[in-house]
Amino acid sequence: MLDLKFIRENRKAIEEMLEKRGINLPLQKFYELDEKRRNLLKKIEELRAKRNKTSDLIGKLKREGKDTSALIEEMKEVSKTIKFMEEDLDKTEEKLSNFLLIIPNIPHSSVPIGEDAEDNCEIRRVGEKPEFSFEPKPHWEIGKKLGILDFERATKIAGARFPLYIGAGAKLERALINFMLDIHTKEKGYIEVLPPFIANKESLIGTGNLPKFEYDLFKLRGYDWYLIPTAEVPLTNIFRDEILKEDELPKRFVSYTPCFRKEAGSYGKDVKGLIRQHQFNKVELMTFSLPENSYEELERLTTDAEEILKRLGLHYRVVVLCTGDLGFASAKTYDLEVWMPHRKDYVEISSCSNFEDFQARRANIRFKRKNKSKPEFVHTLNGSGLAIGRTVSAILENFQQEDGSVVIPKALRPYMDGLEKIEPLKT
RNA sequence: GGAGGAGUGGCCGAGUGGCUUAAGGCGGCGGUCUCGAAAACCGCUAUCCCGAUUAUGUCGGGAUCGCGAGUUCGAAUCUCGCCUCCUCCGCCA
Repeated sequence: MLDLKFIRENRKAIEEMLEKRGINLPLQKFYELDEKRRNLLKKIEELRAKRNKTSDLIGKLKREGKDTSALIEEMKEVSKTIKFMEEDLDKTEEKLSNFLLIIPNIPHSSVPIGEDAEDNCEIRRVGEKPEFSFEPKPHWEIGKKLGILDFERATKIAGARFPLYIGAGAKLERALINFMLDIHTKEKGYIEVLPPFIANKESLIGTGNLPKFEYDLFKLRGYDWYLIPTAEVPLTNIFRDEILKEDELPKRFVSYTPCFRKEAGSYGKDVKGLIRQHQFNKVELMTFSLPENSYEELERLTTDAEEILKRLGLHYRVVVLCTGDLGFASAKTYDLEVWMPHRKDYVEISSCSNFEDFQARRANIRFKRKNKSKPEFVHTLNGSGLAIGRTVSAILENFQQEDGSVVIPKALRPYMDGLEKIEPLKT
């Protein structure tokens, strides 16, 4: 959410931002609502001031035993008028805040202007593409041959787009979770959090998932509860409606959670394998930062996520999203894209974003500087560190051998009881 | 799921319709005193919105006593609904 005053006073900047993002909003309506609200508020507050004064007077006169019936009659009318106007104000404010909630964040000046993913800019490539003396297979075929992935039976249990890991596959998933959590907590100083996997409406409004993206969320029938689409939701809302102290910042958290997404509108896309699932595991990094340090923090968070790929020996590249591809709440986003040999392309495995004060304003997360009276909004950042299912796919495809086995990356072996290779099932 | 109790400022805690500008205390900040500190004393002490103001503040007004509605000229106080916490019973990993 942007600052109402900022929108009011910087109409041009808002129009330019929407243009860059390729979004059309009836802004004129917004400015009309804003003006209506202020006019109504002014009148109502004048009447309330009058009522407050007169009610005090009535109290005094009554104590003196004087007649107050004329004043009471007058105030009855005033109260009726106030109530009537308040109804109008409530409606206006609701419309205004609904509008405010669908205005996207302003991209940082360093974000390239572009229409879609085609215009994203590559920042760097790390590692080498693996070379194969044979045609590399897709990870779902490898997983099936190894007996560690069973999508058919997952369909029986739940439906399409659900994972079922068995044996070494389940262990690999768990090993990756522990491997990532250990690096981030022991080496990078993040505090581990295990949050609820269900969040309420307020929390999802705080991060920007609601009201605009409800279609991608699983809602619990009969409750105002949603399955979390990412740990970003519970983590960001830890400090909702709180005022932190300056010296508490930055606060860095890491969290393993499953993530639940409807993936509505992606029918026919990535239908096979682990890439796009209704349920997947993720280790998420999250930082609450001082505003002046948040871009430094974004670089840090991104390199902390990259560290995992480096240690696993996976080739990847870092891209900065252009204005047209940038998420609704984000001011700047780096995607980490891992090399997938079967697809012969890079696939997003992490998305690291600085939301500046956009989420903090929605979720009302502030901090107070020493010797300063006014609280300010914190900056929030998060990034996957990493998406586990996609990491499994990348490992299976990048480290597959001609005989159908898959070599476990060295760094991961301590988490796999020393296992060096997953061998295909004997048939 | 059933029965009862509670929710007031950073914290504790008083307040059962107007005399509350939310008492009092603790903590915190500033000051007096001191070589310095402690003690004592004095002052300050939240957040949001609207308006004014050559302005990171000040002034005026409005709102906020868990949240939301209602009664009333007037609500922290009365009524209803919801949320959270505590105690007990039942069920349960």
